[in-house]
Amino acid sequence: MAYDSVIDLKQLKVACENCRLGEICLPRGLAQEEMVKLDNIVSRGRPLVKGDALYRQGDKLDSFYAVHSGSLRSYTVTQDGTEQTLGFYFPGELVGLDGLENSIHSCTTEALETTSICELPYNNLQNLSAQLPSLQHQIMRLLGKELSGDHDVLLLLGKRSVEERLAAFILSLSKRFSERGFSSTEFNLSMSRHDISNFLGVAVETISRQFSNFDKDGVLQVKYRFVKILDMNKLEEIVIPCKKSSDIKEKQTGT
Amino acid sequence: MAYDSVIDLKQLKVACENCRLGEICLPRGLAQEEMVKLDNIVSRGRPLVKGDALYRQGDKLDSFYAVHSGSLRSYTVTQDGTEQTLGFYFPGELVGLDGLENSIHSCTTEALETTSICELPYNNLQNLSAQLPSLQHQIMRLLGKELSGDHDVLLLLGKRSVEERLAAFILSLSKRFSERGFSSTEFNLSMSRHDISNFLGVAVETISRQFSNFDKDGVLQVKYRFVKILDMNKLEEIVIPCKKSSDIKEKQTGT
DNA sequence: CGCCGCTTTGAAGGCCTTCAATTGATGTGG
DNA sequence: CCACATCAATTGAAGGCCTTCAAAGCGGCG
Repeated sequence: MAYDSVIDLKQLKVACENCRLGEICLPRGLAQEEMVKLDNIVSRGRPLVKGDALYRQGDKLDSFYAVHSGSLRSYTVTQDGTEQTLGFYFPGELVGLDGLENSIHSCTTEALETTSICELPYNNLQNLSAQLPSLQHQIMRLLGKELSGDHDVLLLLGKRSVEERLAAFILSLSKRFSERGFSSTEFNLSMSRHDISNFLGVAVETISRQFSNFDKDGVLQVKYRFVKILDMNKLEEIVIPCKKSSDIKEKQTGT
Repeated sequence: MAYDSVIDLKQLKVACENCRLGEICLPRGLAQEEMVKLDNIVSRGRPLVKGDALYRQGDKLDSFYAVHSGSLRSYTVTQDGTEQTLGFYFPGELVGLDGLENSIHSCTTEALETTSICELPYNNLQNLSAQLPSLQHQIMRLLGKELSGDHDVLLLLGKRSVEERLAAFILSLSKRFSERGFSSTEFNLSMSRHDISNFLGVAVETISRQFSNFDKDGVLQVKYRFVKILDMNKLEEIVIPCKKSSDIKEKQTGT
């Protein structure tokens, strides 16, 4: 799972240029010399183990974090103890952008499995990005990605059926695994049914039932955390109506 | 409604320092000389009238926009023609941050009433913010505000009742009007029931019914677009369970 | 002034939730 | 290495909240 050799020392210097995530992570599009400057402010601590919090709701915002390997879930807890899962994070994705408004994290982010993190101290990153326009652009791009991801979820939570929500969720995972060089059709879920149901705004039992329906309909095989997509087309058909009309790509055979 | 004299010329230079919105808008915390530099890149066009689009889904991202007066609604349209309202914008708020990922707007933003807009060309703003750390900080803060606003909506859409959703919505409006110097208890809604229901992920009829319930319970009076809050405490009690546990402020009398 | 669209209200139905119980996985100690 | 305890996931049944369909009331605008 780890992308390069295992690291569990205190705090280690990291070389972005040696990381195969470069192209989907922050350094994308940076020149060699710019990447060296970025490396100077990036460090990596001991990996988090399952359940460890990267930061907690109410913590001061000190750093952004890039996922190196593993995965995380971020969520907020409300006054009545209800959790709302806000998102899941995979290698190459930037975490900790919440709480930029008042420098206080508004959610907790926890490792779903053993997870390795690159830390980017916020102040250093700000200073550096003032010098490197392309870095500033990358930060804005990743902030935009976060925003647009939230909008996609709003779209789902607005008025979509459980079938559509779960199909969209599975396809999102599939796409992200694929972008990282893993299989787009077979993968293990690092999150529980509870996490999925909570994220998608439905009951756990409803998710379980929908998985069974997909299984029964031959769309996918699912056994606990293992998912195997059997009919990708059908899955994509299900989510078509939920897609933004501006996302029309190829596949337009008719008018 | 307009904050200073009426302006409907082609494209006019704007002086942020003369705008009473300064404190809630982008220039907050900027020194006099910095504000002058910001003024150089800000311009204001003819006001939008109700229904006019500031930009459309699929448009290239050229500028950020600050609301000067009036209000807007942003929404995406899906493949099956469904709309999802993503948010409402009031004076001092920054609009157009969507589509930062790929420089293409992922939603449409329309004026709900006659609305005056300050335009901030994206490239100029980027260049200027590289020179002015406090401006960069403001931009990040407003991006964070947008993100955190989306998270609040996710919280509502996740598992909250109609009563909680509508109460939270009304309180959000009340707070924003109050911050802008208007009454926190009496105001006119610039958006339709359809817009509200769509934003909150329920049917129009359900919103209408909930308004009637609030009216019947003496929480507020509502007549078409006019709302008068009668029992602010009750409204706040309703939303307490939906609030983030980290948002505990005063009002804690017990343990 | 009259039409059209927004809002309200009523009634029936559906999708999802909740409650309950079983089955299957995970992990620890004997 | 297996037994048992614990937790996660599945499945069934009943009920509820919200949706959908339908129609009437009310305002705004030409």
